[in-house]
Amino acid sequence: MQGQNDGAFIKKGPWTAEEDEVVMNFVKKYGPRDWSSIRSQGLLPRTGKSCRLRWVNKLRPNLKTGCKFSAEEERIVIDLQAQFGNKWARIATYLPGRTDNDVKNLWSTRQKRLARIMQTPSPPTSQRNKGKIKVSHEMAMREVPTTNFIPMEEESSSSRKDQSCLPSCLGNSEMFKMVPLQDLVKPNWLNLETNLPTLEASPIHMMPSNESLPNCVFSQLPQPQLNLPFLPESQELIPGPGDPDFLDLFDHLEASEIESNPKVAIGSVAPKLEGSAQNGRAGDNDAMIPDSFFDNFPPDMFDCLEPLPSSSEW
DNA sequence: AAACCGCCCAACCGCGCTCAG
DNA sequence: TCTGAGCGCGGTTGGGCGGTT
Repeated sequence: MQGQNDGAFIKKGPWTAEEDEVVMNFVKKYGPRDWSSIRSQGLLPRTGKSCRLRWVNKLRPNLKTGCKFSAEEERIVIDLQAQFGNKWARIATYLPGRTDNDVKNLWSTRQKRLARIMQTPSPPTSQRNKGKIKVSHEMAMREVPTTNFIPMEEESSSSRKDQSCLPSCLGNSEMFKMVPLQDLVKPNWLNLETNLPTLEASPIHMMPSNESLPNCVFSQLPQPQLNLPFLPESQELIPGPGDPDFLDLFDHLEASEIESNPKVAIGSVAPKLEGSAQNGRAGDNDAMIPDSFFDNFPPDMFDCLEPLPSSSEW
């Protein structure tokens, strides 16, 4: 809770309302900077680092504190994580009212969840309807389908503050163009695709072809397209098949995730993966998820989901 | 009712980057 | 050019809470 640093008392642990007040007043007066002077001025016995963290994670205006991540937000996190990697602060900039800590916590929770799902051997159906297995089922259901997001120009984020109360931060899709990853993947890229449920039923609008845009995009709302370029950094972390880091892309992609929605990371790498698929590697995915995997889910599990159009309809 | 378990989240820690002196 | 302070970021931890057994 507390410690010593250069003989000075440094408080640690939970923050009190009084301390929050001090930080708020400090920011009002000096702005969110020069955090270390909070301590040097004797305002609080906490490190500047701690004060900054408190401000960023709890005291900043327009934060969605106490508001759980919506499915859309979760989907955004999943997609952006696939694009950017564990760049939580960066991902958080796409989620109004969310902090990097929020995103990080969401992701780690999700990872644990997926890990547990994968570790848990499929029990007999009679056991699956109760207890922890029910939790696993519920968790599996929470695996949301993903799309590929093309971040808009940072300037557009200035309007995000006003969106913080939307049920989904995607309510205003000016922020993103969403790409159903089946559009990025050749129909036979992953044969599994045809077995999968999808929540994506929106009409697809193809972007004008653009060599610098590897993705087709569509927007959820019928609105003027803002054809902004794919941010270069959104791809810099995506190694190609020949890249030594290429396989790392799949480290975070548990089989269940692929199963519940193979669009997750595939979408980000699909354009570059095509080469390897054509080289006969695509079949490897079949080995990852046996057909019997679906036998272990309750038959009504996906009843609420719309069936995926057949590949001929794409 | 109590114990157990898992989830969520606030907060800390360490590392690396930036920049002023 | 070097150095140290300040800051930002990602990883990790621990406690509270709610649900289940």
